[in-house]
Amino acid sequence: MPAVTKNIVNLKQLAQHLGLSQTTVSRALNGFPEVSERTREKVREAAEKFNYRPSPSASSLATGKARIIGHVVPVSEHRMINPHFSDFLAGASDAYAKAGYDLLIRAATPEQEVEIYRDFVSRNRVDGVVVHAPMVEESRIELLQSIGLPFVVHGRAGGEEHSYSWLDVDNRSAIEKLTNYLIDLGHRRIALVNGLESMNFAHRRRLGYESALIQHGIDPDPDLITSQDMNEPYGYETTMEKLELEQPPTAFVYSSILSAMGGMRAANMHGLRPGKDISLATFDDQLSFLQSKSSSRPPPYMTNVSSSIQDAGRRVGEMLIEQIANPDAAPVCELWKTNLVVGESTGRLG
Amino acid sequence: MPAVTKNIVNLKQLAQHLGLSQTTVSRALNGFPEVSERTREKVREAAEKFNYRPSPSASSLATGKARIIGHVVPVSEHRMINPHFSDFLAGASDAYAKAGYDLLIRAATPEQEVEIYRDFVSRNRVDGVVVHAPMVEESRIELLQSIGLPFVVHGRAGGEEHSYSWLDVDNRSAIEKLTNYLIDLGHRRIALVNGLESMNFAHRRRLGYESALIQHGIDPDPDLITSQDMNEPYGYETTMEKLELEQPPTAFVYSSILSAMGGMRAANMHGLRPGKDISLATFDDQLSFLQSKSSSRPPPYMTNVSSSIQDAGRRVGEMLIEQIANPDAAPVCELWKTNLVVGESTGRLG
DNA sequence: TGCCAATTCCAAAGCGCTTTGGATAAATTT
DNA sequence: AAATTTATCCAAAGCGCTTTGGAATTGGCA
Repeated sequence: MPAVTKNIVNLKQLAQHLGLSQTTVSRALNGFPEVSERTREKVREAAEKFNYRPSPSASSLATGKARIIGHVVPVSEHRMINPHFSDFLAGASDAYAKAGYDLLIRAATPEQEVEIYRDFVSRNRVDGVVVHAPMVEESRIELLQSIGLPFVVHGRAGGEEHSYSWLDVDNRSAIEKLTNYLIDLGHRRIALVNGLESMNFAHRRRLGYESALIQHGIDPDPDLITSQDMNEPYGYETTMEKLELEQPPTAFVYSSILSAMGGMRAANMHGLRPGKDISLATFDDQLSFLQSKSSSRPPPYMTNVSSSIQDAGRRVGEMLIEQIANPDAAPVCELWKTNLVVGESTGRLG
Repeated sequence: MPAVTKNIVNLKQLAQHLGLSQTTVSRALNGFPEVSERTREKVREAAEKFNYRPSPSASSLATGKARIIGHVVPVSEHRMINPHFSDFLAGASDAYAKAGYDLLIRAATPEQEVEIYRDFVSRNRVDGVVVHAPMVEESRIELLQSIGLPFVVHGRAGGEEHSYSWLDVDNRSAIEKLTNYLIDLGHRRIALVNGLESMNFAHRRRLGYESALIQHGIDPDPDLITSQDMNEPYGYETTMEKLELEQPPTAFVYSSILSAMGGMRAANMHGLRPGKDISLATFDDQLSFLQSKSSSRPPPYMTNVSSSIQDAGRRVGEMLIEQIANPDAAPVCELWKTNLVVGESTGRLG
């Protein structure tokens, strides 16, 4: 049985109708210079009229370009499809749509990931990929470089930082600022509720935290540091636990607004008023579901350093598309700074 | 310039190497019966050895199947890429991956949506689509039926319910249960913090709410009902506002855990203890970032009716794949029930 | 008017796969 | 042993597009 084509009209038919060759029609539509404006206009009109659309698989086969960007996301225990991811996607997909690209997601276990990249590239299913959540020990970057699949990293790995494109938040200085601020308020026992420190961003955040403490002559207390998937219950449980220590911390730094919300809940549970009896501060990705759309926006209720992960997604998408268009350009690296925003959840130790 | 193929080996080369025709090799790999087991095994080995992978665009062109499922998501003011969506995707992409399908997302304004479906189908970029967030006045279903693109609706539209496949939660009875429970606790002034009622699910939830009230001889008070995008600040602001009414509600029903969290924050702000001074209950999609992974899971702190949106995504994905494999089968419709779980956030009016 | 270059167009050859319609060799039956 | 199946395999024709390498037409200039 021949393939069933659902489309109304293909290039051949359109060309036939116009009394032109397929070549000319194709060139007219793709903006090549060797076709006169008059015929180009005619072709455009006919294409419009017959609702002609080129077949992606056919043009992909002919050009070797898929006009698709791939995202491979782990489906392991440490799920990556979470609110951070969806906000990132919202930004990225917007950039893709503007450039005429589609976004493709494939779920995979970490072991499958290498295989998938090979699969992507060997038959050009996608023109490029976004590397999410780089680890401290990261192997994907080398792999992608060696197989020649364009990519942009959201975050950074260690090592050769200028051999590939990435966009990262200055995690270290962000958390350092937050910690310094708490120290300035008189706090000495400050807990860090961090993300998984096998991840590069969390590792850097810890360095920032420790650096602030050490600068002020405070010894980091391992009992006050935890490292896990960033979700609400983690923030709740950890905060509850730490508050029951013999010498409980007087301030908490959270690596994510999600766990910070859990921390809030724990503080309420203990009858502690944030900003008075206890101080809570967090890194904030400006997740959209927490953003007020009304103009009469309430003041930020939590002290934070923030950076829009949605904007990051958009920019990463743009960078990747530029790179695909211009493969020989030098890598682009962007390090985004954050600002400290003082809210109502922190106060002087007293 | 001819297309640059990055793959190591194509079908022709593989066949040449094996001393077989492309036909035989293709059939061997695709499990056709007219090839002997011995040669099939040989072909498999060689394919493995040379790391052969069929080109998706080529096979898509030849078969008319893309092995891709499309999701078109609005990028309007009322963004659809939110935590609910990402959890749904997590489930769906898992189902797709298991069946060898990829997931494609295209961001679009509502006006573009029709155009995109036509685009999808006319050149089979995708084999089917998931319809998200059906409205009360829904036009996509008829469109998709008329152009013959397989689809499954997450939710339902009104009208002909058995002419297409869908999976929905019994929104009406869910909210009815919740409201009834609050009434049984003695509450009479119960606020509904609903989603956008132009959406079908929110419309149904409102019906459930009103039905419970009316059954108990309570007149729904329009002042106690709001309808907006479900996010945290909405829950906060609405709850704050309602609490300042002359006759404030004694209980709140939220359409989403996100706004319920905002409600919690507002209650705390007012110094009201949930479960004592005020009752809060919510519909809960079991968003993964709120789920505790530890076994020592705390009791649910909010009274709720719940249904896993991730499971829904998985099931919708499965249904769609089945439908694509078997286009002439009857539509599949699933209505998922919810259970009332009593938590600590509700109490007898006292 | 004749010649050369620029303009405008086209036929045909892929891209890598699937599938049709046989052909050939092996096994079975008469 | 000849005739008929049956099991294997193959050449070639698409799928719908892009792109190469010319060919035909037009315009400018001497």
